[in-house]
Amino acid sequence: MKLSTKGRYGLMAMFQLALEFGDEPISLKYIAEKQGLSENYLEQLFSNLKRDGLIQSVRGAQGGYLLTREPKDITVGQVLRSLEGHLAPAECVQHDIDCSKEDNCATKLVLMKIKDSIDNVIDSITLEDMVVETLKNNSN
Amino acid sequence: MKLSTKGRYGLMAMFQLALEFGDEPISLKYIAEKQGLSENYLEQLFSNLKRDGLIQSVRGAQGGYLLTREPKDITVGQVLRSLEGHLAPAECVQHDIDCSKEDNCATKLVLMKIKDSIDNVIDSITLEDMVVETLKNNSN
DNA sequence: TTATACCCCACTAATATTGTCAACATTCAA
DNA sequence: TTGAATGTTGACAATATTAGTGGGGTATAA
Repeated sequence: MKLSTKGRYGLMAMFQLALEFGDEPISLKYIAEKQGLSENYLEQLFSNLKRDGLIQSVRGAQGGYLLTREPKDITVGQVLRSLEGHLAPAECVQHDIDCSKEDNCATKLVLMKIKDSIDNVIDSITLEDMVVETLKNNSN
Repeated sequence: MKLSTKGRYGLMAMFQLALEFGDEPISLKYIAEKQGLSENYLEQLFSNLKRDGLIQSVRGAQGGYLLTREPKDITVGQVLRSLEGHLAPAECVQHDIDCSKEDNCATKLVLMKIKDSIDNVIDSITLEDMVVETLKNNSN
């Protein structure tokens, strides 16, 4: 029941983009160094994020990545789903595939409740929330 | 972010034990057939559940497994944790290990909220709840 | 023109998952 | 007493996933 590093690293990187949100594109190299992650690995993650319209890229020297909208308009859920796919605890919950038990499967009901609960949390937190929280902690 | 089959199969098996809760031990073979699972694999899971005091075994002919207490006193959380370990979405949340960022890690705060939310759900559902829900659905 | 950066795809080592299998111990019932 | 039913334990293996690495491109600013 772990989040893979895709989700975790990707979220850390997106947080960094939110922290330095502005007009200047930010390079992968910078993010990788700042967060202590592999640049090559981040590339793959950013490819997903771009495909899903959460970031845009600027090629060439002085290029990099930018959020496509303000941090307050990007949720943690959007980021994690882009990187991990749906955060369902099992296939049958994700695609509504029948586990040959259909509605009678008591376990499925439990798993759906878990999924709903996770969705609820990640869809209610934005990148801006993360930034605000961090700034608040640092000022202590 | 998937639950492994350990958690899923184990919960299905525990549900079966709850459904037929009584004085008679229930054999693995029966449970495996009833739920369509591998008997040998279930053995490993039951070893965990027994270690954590959720079930007891009766050896020999006519033997099998029994819940150690009533279904209403066993939560889904107890079952899943016995099989999967803590359901934290990342190591740093689970053991409070520092990710070298300590308190400043905005991502960790998010992950902790996810964990709390999951814990909240699974600790609030008992095996009895699962049974009741199932009987209700079947009577429709 | 050159350095910087994104882009894309192939590949791999390590790890976790999902079991299988075999030998053994205990108990019940005939 | 014996055999069948059942739990116990530990080793093993196939497969999938994770977590990267590496290299050869292309675009662009300076």
